[in-house]
Amino acid sequence: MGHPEGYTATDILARYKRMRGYNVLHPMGWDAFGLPAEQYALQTGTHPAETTKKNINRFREQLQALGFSYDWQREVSTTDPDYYKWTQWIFLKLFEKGLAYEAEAPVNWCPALGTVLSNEEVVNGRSERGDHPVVRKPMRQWMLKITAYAERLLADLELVDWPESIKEMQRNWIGKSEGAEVDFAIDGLDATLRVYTTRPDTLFGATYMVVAPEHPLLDHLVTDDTRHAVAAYKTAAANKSDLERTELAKGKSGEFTGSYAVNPVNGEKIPVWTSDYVLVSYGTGAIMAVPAHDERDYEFANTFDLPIAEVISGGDISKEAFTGNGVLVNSANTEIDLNGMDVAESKAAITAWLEQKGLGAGKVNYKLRDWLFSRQRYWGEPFPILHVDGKPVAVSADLLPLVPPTVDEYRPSPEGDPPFSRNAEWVNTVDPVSGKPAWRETNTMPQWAGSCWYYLRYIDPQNDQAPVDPEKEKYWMPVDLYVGGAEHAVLHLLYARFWHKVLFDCGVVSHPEPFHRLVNQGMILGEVEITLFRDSEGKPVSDSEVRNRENEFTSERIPESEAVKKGEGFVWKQDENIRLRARAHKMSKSRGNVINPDDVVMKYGADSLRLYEMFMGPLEQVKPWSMKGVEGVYRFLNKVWRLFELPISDSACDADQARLLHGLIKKVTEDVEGLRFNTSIAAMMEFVNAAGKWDSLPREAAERFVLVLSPFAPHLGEELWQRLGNTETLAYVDWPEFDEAVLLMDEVEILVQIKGKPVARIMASPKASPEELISLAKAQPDVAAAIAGKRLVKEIAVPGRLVNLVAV
RNA sequence: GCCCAGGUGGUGGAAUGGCAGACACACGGGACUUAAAAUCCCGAGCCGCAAGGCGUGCGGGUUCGACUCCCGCCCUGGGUACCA
Repeated sequence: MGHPEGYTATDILARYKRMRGYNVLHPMGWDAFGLPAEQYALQTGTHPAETTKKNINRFREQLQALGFSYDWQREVSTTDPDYYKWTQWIFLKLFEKGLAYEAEAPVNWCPALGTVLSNEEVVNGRSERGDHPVVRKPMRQWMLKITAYAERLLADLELVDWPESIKEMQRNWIGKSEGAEVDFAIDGLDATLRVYTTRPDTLFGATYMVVAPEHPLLDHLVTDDTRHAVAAYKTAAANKSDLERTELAKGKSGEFTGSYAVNPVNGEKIPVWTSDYVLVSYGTGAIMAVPAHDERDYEFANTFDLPIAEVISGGDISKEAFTGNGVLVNSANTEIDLNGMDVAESKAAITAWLEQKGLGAGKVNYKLRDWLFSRQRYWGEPFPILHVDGKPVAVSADLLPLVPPTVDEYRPSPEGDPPFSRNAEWVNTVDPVSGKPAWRETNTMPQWAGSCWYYLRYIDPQNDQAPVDPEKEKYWMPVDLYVGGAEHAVLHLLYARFWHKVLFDCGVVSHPEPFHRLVNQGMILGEVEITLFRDSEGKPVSDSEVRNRENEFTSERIPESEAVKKGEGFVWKQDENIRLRARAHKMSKSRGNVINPDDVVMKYGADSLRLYEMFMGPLEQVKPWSMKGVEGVYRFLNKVWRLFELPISDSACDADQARLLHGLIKKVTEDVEGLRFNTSIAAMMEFVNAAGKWDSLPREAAERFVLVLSPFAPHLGEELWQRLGNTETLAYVDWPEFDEAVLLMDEVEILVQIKGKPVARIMASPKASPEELISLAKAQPDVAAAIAGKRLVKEIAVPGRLVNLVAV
């Protein structure tokens, strides 16, 4: 169980909104397909459904112990056949619309483990678990055509109230770029090489071409002289992992194909190379290289001694590629002259010319790739697909759900086929429509599938006629507030938006975007650790010496008492020349800094955990855990309890008490609306500190305080509510109102500054006009003395706040 | 490299452009106690005996007034990575 920070935040808001009379849909569900249960099944032979059920029960208990007010009647699990029936139904919609297709795609196959691994499970070409070699093996996969929705996924970000950072990450992921495709003829071959470029303006500066090692034309480009070397290069590139092709590749590699392309603007013959710095999956898989104005091409040209031709002035191409804006040079033929134009002008001019000549056209590209949507695993949704005569055919929707077959083992077959293939009786069947022999799809859907639409099912979890009733959907959607971790910023949120848009096009949902407001809770780190480093001889060394070479040193965690603050950081008490490292780290089992919420609940109670998680700081921020901080809020709750040991009086609040009470209600109301839970807790603490000094507690103050506290600490809230003589839960009692009039003071302190420096304080009505304040201020003896004999250049007064006299 | 977020006491953090450090933790002092725990009271940004000075990563700017707005940098964290 992770930290219940987001759950607590939404629970507080849900409880608050309920008290304000809203219908609140606050559900919980389980995204329970996937690895943990499958791993356990592999090891023990236990059916994953059994493990899943157990895990869900344990998790539900943990959540219930924290007092979250979920509507458990709406609980869903992605692994429940009544749920995944509709996941499969949505897949059929995608299939019908041509958005789901089969393709050969390379996957990470680990022969030793007999399974396919995700990219995250592969480290340096070896399996994270067991350190076995991993190879890239093409396999038949299901793909979803998310690229067809790229433009809408980009444009509709304007419709939602999300943090700008998340929107920006999605924009980058979609990666729209505008440029042109240009056709180059190949000298001596009846073939053209099409390239994509965002810089058609630099066409006159193209001095060579590069095709990706996987480019289909490559085999036609090689000559007898180059065939051998190019084949070797292709093999080497194919065996490189993604990581090796990018991060680890310091320099450029490549091979000359033996062919030449003809630059359509000047008829120049330029060599065609192949290199893995060009990706087959982006654009056309081929580029025109303009080393003078592209950093990658520049590096490649220098490595292989290829010519560099300047076509934009403004840089020094003998030193580096110039990628900025400038004036075009050396860019004219008999029909078109770009010289003298800037980059933007020349782009438009050359693109128009290419289009007119039929040599190319403007083109928009996206980095976004189609979504690899199948896994070779057991514990996932079966695809409702039959293969008949070599073609995929949809299983009729009224035969859903299609449940996973029983198998003797939960691992792939010895041939490497997915686990479902172990049950031949299930796989081999007959197409009920044509009566022809058919075999069932044996891949399963990835874990994303079920989590792409769960928010819709919460609205109508029992419906067996549709994923969601249209009327109910209209009433509840879109989701008003989604609190989640930033780790979902791109993939989950993009996939869910994609499915939602498909459902929108099918008329299943009424709004183009699923989640109106999104807030990312910040991660909670472990406690701050202070680390002392020592070199190989055991001599202590400063943190700054260690930077980026951690593995050459040993580190030890030392207690806070051995550290002293000096300058920016901490130094070691025993030798103040040794700088220490003070940092909080991500909670992880291997680091041993995991704080288990269960333990905190056991020791301090659920309300303390809830309150502390909210008191730590702003919801969105990354925050380090502190057990001392938990004790602090625990003390506060005890103080609240003791406050209610005061006699409860039936007399009304006096003016000061009322002002305090209404101030609290105002502060908490506004802060909860703005999700500023930390400052609302601080306000409650101030109230309790002040009220603790009273002789008795007026009933109206006692009751309203409990109501305001209750969304944060529901257990204590209900208990105190009962002790005040109430017999019903406070969950649906009206949230207390505040009265601005009560907050008004007859007189407030006004600061008087002279040239911005505080000089005196005067008392005045908060409504006093600037003129009144200024004359009052000038009459104050200290002020009068300070400005005596000086000329007042400017007089500023802010009612209720301050007076600033600028005297020279 | 690029994109995003952030840098305020010993610590977590608070401050519609208007007295920086609310609230809490840790710390020091005191009360209660045989003692401890719990609780309560008091103190405290830094330098300085004091007067006073200096303080929101650094350098500029706008303003009567800047943690807050603008420009340029530095550092930390997260994401991404040869996308032509």
